[in-house]
Amino acid sequence: MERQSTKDRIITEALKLFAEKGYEAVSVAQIAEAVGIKAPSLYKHYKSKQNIFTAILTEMSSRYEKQVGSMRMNGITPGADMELFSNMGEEQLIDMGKQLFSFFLHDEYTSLFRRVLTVEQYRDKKLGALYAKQYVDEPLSYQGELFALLMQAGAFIPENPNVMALHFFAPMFLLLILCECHPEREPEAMQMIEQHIRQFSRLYEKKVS
Amino acid sequence: MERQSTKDRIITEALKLFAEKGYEAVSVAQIAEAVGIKAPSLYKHYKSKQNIFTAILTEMSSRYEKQVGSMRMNGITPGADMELFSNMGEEQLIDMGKQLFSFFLHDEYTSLFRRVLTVEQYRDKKLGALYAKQYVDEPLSYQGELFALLMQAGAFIPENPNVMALHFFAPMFLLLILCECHPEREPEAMQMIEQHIRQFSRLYEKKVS
DNA sequence: ATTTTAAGCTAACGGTTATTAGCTGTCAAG
DNA sequence: CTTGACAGCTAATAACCGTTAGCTTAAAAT
Repeated sequence: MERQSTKDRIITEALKLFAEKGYEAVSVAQIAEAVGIKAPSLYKHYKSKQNIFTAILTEMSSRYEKQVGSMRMNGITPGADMELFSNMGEEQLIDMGKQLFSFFLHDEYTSLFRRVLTVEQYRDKKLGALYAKQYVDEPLSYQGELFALLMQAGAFIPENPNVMALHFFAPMFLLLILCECHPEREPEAMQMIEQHIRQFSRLYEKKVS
Repeated sequence: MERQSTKDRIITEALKLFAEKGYEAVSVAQIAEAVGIKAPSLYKHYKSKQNIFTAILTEMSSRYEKQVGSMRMNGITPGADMELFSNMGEEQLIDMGKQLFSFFLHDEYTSLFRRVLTVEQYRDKKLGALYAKQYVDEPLSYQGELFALLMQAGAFIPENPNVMALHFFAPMFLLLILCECHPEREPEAMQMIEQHIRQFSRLYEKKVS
């Protein structure tokens, strides 16, 4: 009556280990020990070490797609709920930013998987492409669309919404990378994010004329 | 009459290999082959694999310090050359940004070493601290001081100069990380940087009243 | 001219790696 | 009650790892 099947626990523990040491530096014996079995028993569930890694990859990718899907669901559906956005104030933007940051930093699987991608991106072209897609291209294009709508609704001054997304997202990206490796600096980063969004908001707000 | 001594070639080739595969994934035999000698001969120059790595570390750190030193030299020395900054226009800012980006991306040692730090930062606290210092804290504080001076000189609207530095630097940081793994996207990134700085400049410029 | 030092080599070592073979117990299906 | 699949184990394998020992050769120092 375990919470998780052995097969699932293997990828959970392997993910943790890969995230902090990198694929090559983790032995199957270490994974097995973390799971609580002996190394050869792993091969009853996965036929190789590489196979464990690809299992992690597909699992995490499907989680990501699912999450993005649910975001798009109550996200941008142009025409509906427009007024919900148009009165998005500074405080709401700060809340959104902080929550996004906190989620990316503390959600166990998201965080671990990003570390794996960070560490392995140069060894495998597929991983590099995945990193770019998940942590650069898709956030930027999503937020770009969002800001375009808000701009159209008159909430911000007319500027390039994609550059605006870059201005909004990049500082959070940088602070995320910082905190990933230096968790003790999270409060400082959180404060920086608040200041960032406040200033961002002032810069892009429509002046009363 | 070789350009580089064997001892130097070892760290050059080792750096390249570490940058693309990570420390653990590279064997001393691979390093030796890249240099053109046999594995045991490496030990005439360095007493262990770890020793090669630390040699890379100290070499690259000293290069970095030297470079920062020369930047500070003709950089911020408050009181001197103030008028040189105060008439820094948009085009100059774009040029500076592009050159900085291009240097970080194409300078062989800088680029390779950042990849090594990216990949190894989680395994070694020292490397993590070095990464944070070199690629986050110091650029931000340097540019923060710079913008503070420019602001004081009346070139920009009064805002928090450190947040301003974050707004200027973070987008370039993000695009750098992107291009590091996807060199084919450099033109796109370069164009994005130009748009970024132009918009940044518009946002922070002092309006004529 | 002789000695010493440096830098390469081959051979070999002990340790670790991922993986396989084959055995044992458990538990559900027939 | 038997059978068979499953999931664990120990033992063993071949390959590779970083590293050492010891030899050779060439250049530098004495």
